[in-house]
Amino acid sequence: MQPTLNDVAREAGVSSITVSRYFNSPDSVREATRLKVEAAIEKVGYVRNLIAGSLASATSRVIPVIVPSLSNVVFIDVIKGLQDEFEAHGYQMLLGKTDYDLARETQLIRTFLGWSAAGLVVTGLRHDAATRQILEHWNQPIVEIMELGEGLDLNVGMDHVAAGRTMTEHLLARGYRDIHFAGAELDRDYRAAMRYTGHREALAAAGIEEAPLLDLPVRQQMTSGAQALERIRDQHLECDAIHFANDDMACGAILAASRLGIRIPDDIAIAGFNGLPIGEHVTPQLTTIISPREQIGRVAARKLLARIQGEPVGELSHDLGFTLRVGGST
Amino acid sequence: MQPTLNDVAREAGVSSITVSRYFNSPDSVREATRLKVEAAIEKVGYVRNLIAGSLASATSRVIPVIVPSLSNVVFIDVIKGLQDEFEAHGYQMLLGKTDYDLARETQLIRTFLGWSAAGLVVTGLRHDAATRQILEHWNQPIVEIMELGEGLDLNVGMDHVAAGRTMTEHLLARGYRDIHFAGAELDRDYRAAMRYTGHREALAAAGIEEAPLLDLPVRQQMTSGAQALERIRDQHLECDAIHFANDDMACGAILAASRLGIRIPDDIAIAGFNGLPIGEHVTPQLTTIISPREQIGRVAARKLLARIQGEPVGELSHDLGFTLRVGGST
DNA sequence: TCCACGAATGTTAGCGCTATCATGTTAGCG
DNA sequence: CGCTAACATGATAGCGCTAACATTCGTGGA
Repeated sequence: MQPTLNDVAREAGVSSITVSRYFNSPDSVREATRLKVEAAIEKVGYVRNLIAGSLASATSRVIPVIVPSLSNVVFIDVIKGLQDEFEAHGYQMLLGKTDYDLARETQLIRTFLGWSAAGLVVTGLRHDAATRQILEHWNQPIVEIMELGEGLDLNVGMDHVAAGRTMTEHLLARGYRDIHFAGAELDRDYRAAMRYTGHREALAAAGIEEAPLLDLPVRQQMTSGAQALERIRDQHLECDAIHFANDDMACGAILAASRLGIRIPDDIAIAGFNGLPIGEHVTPQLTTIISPREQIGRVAARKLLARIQGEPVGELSHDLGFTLRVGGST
Repeated sequence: MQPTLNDVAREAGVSSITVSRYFNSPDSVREATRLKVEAAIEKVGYVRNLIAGSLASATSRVIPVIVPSLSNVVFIDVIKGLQDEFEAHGYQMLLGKTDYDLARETQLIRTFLGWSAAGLVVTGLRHDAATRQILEHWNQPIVEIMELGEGLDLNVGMDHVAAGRTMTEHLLARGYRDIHFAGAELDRDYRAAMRYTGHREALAAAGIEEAPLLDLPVRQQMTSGAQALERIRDQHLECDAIHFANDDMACGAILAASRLGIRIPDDIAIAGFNGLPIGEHVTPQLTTIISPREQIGRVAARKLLARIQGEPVGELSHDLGFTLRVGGST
């Protein structure tokens, strides 16, 4: 079958452990030996058996990443950031998706830990009891990403309540008073619900007690943004601004507005969240909050790798902040 | 440390191989034994060590997926399709990214095969000699995705030359005669270059020998679409249609047109490729070719799993076709 | 020249599981 | 009631590698 370390060792006239050292601590083999080993590897066409190595050393260079969905750009960007860093450091990413199901998350984690993973990246701070129990007994580094708070180990993200608050404060400062919040499936997307909480806080601070909410049960985001705009225009003539849970919906609304002859921001102002490229290309440009998606991935990966390599990681919880980008839509 | 099969076996009063059988061929253990084993697993908090199992059996339920980029929605959709199918069948996806570098591809494949992977998904039919050599000697199933042709093993995709031809035939049928093709980084994105080939073929068939090409070196796709539109309008007043390499660029152009007061399709027609949701939300709606991205992932996964499980896979090469969607932009 | 010491290499055992073959156990039949 | 076949379980060895310790080698100073 496949050649093994022993085949290489025989070919090179050394012992198998020397070949192993060639791979794992190259500095500890002499130049002359290194060359013999390299020639032997080339000759027999050796490919390392990472499985055997991982079993013997009880560690692997695999890092599972668990996200709720792959349909949401947000997670894609985070994955990109993670992937870049992991790949650059010779770690491999094992990708799992929960579909927002905490039981599925437990199951995935259980399977992944069976790979003697070097660490774990998991989305969010909310887990069920079983997950929590497994992870508390697991003594490898863990990063929980996206939001901030008391976590299992490391934590990298941003403050969604503050983001919602910031946007609504901006809308209030612009003079809008009857502001609706529109999202889709907020029960699943609880980080969007956190932004709604911030939205409510800002309104309350301005003496406005009502915080009308439209929560659509639709997946396709741009379409649901268009729907939300129409719905609110029909049923709430007094509404002067819509604070959308994300840019997809907000851009869907802006594009629908131009079809429907609704003037933005004169008839109604539109705000989003995420800072996707499309927001800069619609007319008027979308006012949004730029979330540090890819950076969350990068920083999470770096902190995890630092922890794995026994280096200092700094603060356990890392707030990457956000930026308000004001466009013509508000 | 972690409890092992032996710990479970001792607790259940059976031998370790019986516990192994409980996991790997549950039908071969008696009901009463099964219950004892389940109780023991629960009691000691056993988590399977997949690494040890894979070493002993020389197979693993890991499937590496190699794509050139994670910045392109196309690959994200394909990954989604793959992930869904793999996860549903208990296989785990190991994600690698080449950045369009064939040498990097070789390196990734070498590493991944070290995981005793059950199969492999790789993007495209173009590989360097080293990759080809490794894969030809590897006797596990492989699927090459996205385009069609003579492959290493299985192959799932669509005909990009035909797609380019189809779109240009449509444009010609609509009466456009001075059609420019605009893409970005076509040297890397050689599938887009294949569509340009189809475009040229269609023009030639209509007796048009010139096929003006604008190949921008820009990454951000919507922006480069806007740039391309401006560039072509300024330098080629006679141009009456732009065939874009993808929907991002095409939509960037449509959105820019509305800012610049360019009427579409009266001043210039715009066509795209991919069938992204945004194309249906811009005004006018984008004429595009819907590529079966997620389906490529699904079918590729199913064929690979069938092959792994020794079931018939049908045709080695599977053409998933494409659909022309005519919008108001042409 | 010899010794001492650090660097380089080797020997041994075992990581936790499954393949293989061997053994025990049950049910069915004459 | 004994025999057999089918089923269920067990004993053993080994997957390919690395950790831990043991040994050898090379070099510089007395």
